Amino acid sequence: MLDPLTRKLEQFVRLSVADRQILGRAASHRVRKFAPRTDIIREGEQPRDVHLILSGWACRYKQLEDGRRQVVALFLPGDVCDLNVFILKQMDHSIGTITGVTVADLSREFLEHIRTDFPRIATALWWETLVTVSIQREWTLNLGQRTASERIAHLLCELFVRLQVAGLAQAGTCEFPLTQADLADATGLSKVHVNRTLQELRAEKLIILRERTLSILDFEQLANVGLFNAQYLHLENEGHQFNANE
Amino acid sequence: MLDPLTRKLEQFVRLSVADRQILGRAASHRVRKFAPRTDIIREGEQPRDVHLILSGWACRYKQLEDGRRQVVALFLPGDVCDLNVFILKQMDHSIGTITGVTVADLSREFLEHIRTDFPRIATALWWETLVTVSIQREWTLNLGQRTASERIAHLLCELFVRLQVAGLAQAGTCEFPLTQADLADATGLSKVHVNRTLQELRAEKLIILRERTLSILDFEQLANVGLFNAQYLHLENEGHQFNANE
DNA sequence: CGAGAAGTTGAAGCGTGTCAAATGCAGTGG
DNA sequence: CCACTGCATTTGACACGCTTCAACTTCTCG
Repeated sequence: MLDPLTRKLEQFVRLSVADRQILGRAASHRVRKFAPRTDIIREGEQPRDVHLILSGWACRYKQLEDGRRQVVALFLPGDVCDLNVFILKQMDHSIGTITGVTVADLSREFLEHIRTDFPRIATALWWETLVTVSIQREWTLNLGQRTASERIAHLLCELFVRLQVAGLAQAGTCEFPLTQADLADATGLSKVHVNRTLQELRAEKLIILRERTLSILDFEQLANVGLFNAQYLHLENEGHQFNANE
Repeated sequence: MLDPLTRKLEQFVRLSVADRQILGRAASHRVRKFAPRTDIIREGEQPRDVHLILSGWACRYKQLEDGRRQVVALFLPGDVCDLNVFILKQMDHSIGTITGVTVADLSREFLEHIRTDFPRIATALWWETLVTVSIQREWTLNLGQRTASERIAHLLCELFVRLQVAGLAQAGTCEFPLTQADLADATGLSKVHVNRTLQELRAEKLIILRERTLSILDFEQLANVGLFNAQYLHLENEGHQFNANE
């Protein structure tokens, strides 16, 4: 049973046995647990470690003074939070949990060790941050141009694909702990309108969503509705020239 | 007269004479010119070099199949386009010019040279990509939560500050080559509504914008309208621990 | 001087937000 | 086991910010 980070990085490049071992060690060394709906780190604080999500869902969010809140990214198991840690003085956003979350803290020294002795992993981590940025751009497009139903359909498609890659979806079904309020904060819509839009998608027999479980009944059709094209997730083994030969 | 990249990086860390020299050389080595409203690279193409904007304005944009277009980032002189170049196989967006633009192409080898022999510059470039990502997050917030006048006020504040840092603004005034259509694509609004919103800002005596020139009459007030807080631009010499001692 | 691009204006419609209340659901303690 | 509590979801009515369409004006530049 692969840990989700290893699984994800292998979308980019084939790792060696030694690579997998060190990743496994990273994921079991300094582990912390967070309750649902708590902050891992807050805007303005100084970041210390890089956070690797081992289990649970979390999000990056920003808030305006008057309370309006935007979720700017969602973190799933296998996602890495902040490779920026060692350069920036202040967090310009917060990271909070959605569910209970277990996190592995990766120290600066550990990452330095990776960089010098495990260049294949270093490259793969670099890829993962580039994908994160690409997702951020796609979200910008999502908020700027798509209608409500397109936005939600798109987000559901993205999350489903990412969960598949992490090994957390089977046969069109996955856990889905986001509330409608979370979806509203992530899509820039009101709670009420998210509710109505979900009802539309259900009425069109595209999804079933209840009891924190999402089933996608017709992925292709949902992707059409959301104008979803997975290319921006860069999952096609784009790093194969760095493959380990094992 | 400093080139805009050096000027920008010095917001983060004090560079040495040798640092400045090599940056100056990078900015004069392989230089290309692009006409206004042309593409530097298109979605789907394979990226080759890193692009450093020497003069002019450009943008990153994404398009949906039906033609809807979102500008997801604006590039000003001193901005670096794609440090991702060497890892990703395909561009997931396009880069196009707004004005005429001169670009310096930085080769993979040159950047490798920087990384090994000029670690201070390498760190500063790393910082600049982190700021770029931070801006992307702020744009996500902008599109998701702010109203039309807030969005436009915020964008104007951001661009003005970035131009100041690049040495391209004096006394509350700067060149501003964006058309209202460009502003619409960047803010996710319609052209017509951008027009009316600009009229509001003018009526409130916050800006003058005509003949491709922007004057900000009351920056503080404009920042209030746009809920603008420059912290996300990370301009406070956050890398001073890496300063050259000269 | 002419032509196309950019900016401006008005009127009408619609997608989404807001407000308020009701319903459903899960966990807690008596 | 049930009443109680609080959160998540659902529903309806209404308001409004923004879009759309279409025409007109003003700039820009060859």
